[in-house]
Amino acid sequence: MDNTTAQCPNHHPKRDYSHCSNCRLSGICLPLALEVSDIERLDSIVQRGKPLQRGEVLYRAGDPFTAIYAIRSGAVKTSHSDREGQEQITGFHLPGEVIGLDGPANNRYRNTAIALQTTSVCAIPFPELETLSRQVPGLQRNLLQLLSREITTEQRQFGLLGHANADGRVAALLLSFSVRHERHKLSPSEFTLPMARGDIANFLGLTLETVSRVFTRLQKQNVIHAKGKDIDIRDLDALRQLAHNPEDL
Amino acid sequence: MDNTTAQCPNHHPKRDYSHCSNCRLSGICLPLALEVSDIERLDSIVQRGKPLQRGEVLYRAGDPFTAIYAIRSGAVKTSHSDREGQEQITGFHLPGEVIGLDGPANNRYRNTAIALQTTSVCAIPFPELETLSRQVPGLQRNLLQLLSREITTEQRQFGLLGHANADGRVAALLLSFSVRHERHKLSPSEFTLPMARGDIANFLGLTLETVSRVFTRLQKQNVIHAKGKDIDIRDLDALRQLAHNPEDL
DNA sequence: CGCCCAGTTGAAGAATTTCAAACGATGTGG
DNA sequence: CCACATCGTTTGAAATTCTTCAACTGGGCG
Repeated sequence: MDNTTAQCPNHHPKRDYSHCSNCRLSGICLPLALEVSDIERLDSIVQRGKPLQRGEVLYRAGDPFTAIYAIRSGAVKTSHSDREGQEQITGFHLPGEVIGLDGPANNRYRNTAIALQTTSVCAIPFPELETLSRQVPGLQRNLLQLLSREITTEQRQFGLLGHANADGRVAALLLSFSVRHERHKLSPSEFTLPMARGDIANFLGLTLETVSRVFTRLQKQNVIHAKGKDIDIRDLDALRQLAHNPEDL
Repeated sequence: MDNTTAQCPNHHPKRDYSHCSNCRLSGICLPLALEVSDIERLDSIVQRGKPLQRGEVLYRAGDPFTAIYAIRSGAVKTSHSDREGQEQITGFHLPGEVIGLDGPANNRYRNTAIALQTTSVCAIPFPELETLSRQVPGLQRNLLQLLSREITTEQRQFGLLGHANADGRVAALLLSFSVRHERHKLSPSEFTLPMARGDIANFLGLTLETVSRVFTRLQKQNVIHAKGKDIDIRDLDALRQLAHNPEDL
C-alpha cells in the first residue's frame, strides 16, 4: 500500500531517504566510502518493503538464504534455538546494522529475525550483491569487513559470557547501546531499550530475575536510573569499570 | 632451512602435500569444489612456511592483518584479552580450519594465535586472495562461506555459554572434537586433546577446578574415559544429551 | 632424589537460580 | 466506571551451582 518514500522515518516525513545516496545511515552502512556511481549501482539492487510491525518475522531459521538486511529504523532481535526448543538470542540490532550474515554459511538462515518495534529494513539480495561486489572492489571489501566485524562482535560477547558476572554483563549491554546511540548522534546517556527484561536475560545468559536485580542494584548505586525500558546513564565510568570494557563496542 | 616439502605431515614424509591440488585437506579447506585450474591459481599465492613449535605465536592481536591461515597439521588456539589483561580463548583450531578471519574487520588481527603443538599452516595473503576471488566466483563464495560459518560457530558457542551448565559445556566441547576428528576419518571416540585443562576452562567460562571435576564426574558415570588429555568417549548419546546439541558442530 | 607442573580433590563461600508472591500498568467485560 | 485478568517486572527466601582457597597427587626431568 505504501510507495517507497513511505519508509522514511516518521519524524522526517518530507525528506526522501529511499535511496542509499541520501540515506542518513550511509556513513555506517554498507555503502560506506563508496564512490557515488558505485552507490547508485548498489542502490539499484536494494529493495525496500513496507515496515514490519513489532513481533513480525523478517526471516526464520531454516529459510532459504536470499538477502541480507540493513536496518533503517526500529530494532530487531536475532535468535536461534537448539533442538530442545531452547531459544538463544544472538543479538539486538539497531539502524545502520546489517543482519542475515549467518546465511551464506549454508544458504539458509541460521537465525530467526524478529522486529522488536515497528522497523523498516533494506533488503539486499545476496546473489546480486555477490556479483556486484566482484565489479566494485570497495564493495567487496565492505562486505568482507561486515562479516569480519560480526565475527569480532560475537567474540566479544563470547568473552563477556565467559568472564563477566551479572553486573558486568548488564553493564556491557548498556554500554553497547550507549555507543551505538552515540553513533547516530543521539544521546549516549538517555535512551529506551527496545527489548524486555526477559530478552536481555536470555541474551546475557542470566535469568530474568537476576537482570531485574542488577538493574535495581545499579540504580541504588546511582550508576543508572531505569524506569522500565527507559534508561538514563548517570555514571558512565562506573559502568565501564563494571564491564571491564575492551576497546570499542 | 626447510624446503617446501618439509611441511608435509611427519607420518607421510614421502608424499608431496605442498600444493593445494594434492593436499588431503582440500575437501574441507578453502579450495573446496573449485576447478583444478582455479585451485592452481589459489595455490600460486599460498605460502607454506616452516612448522611452528608448541607455544609459538602465529600472529598477535594488534598486528597488521596480512593473511589468513589454513591449518595443515597440529592445533592452534586463538585468544584475545581485554584491557585488564584477562585472556579469553575464542577457539581451538584443527587441520583444515582457517583462522585470521577476524582480521578484515579493521585490518588488524583482533586475536592472538598460538600453536598448541607442532603445527604447520598455509598462509594465504589477503590482498591477493581478495583480487583472486574477484576473478574466481567459486572462491569468492568459499571465502564468504568461511566467514559466515565462523559467525555461526561463534553463535553456537555463545549459546552454549548462555544456556549450558558445566557438564553441558564440557560435553559440547568433547563432541565438537569428536565430529571434527571424524571429518578427518579419525576415530570420533578416541583422541587426544591438544590443550590443557586451564585452556578448556578459560574457553568454556569455567574454572580449571570445575572442568577437572566434570571430567571425573563423566568418568564415574562411564560417559567417557579420560586420562589426562587422552579421551575415550564411551557413551556418545549421553554426551549428546548433556550437550543439548543443536544440529551439526 | 627432589622439584615442578598439571591435574585432582575437599570444604567453605559466593553468586546465581529457582520457586513463590506481589506489584503496577494496561486492557476487557459486566 | 469498576472489578477482574494479564503481562512484564520486582522482590524475597531457599536451594543449587560454581568458585575460591588450600592441600595433595603423580608424572616428568634436571
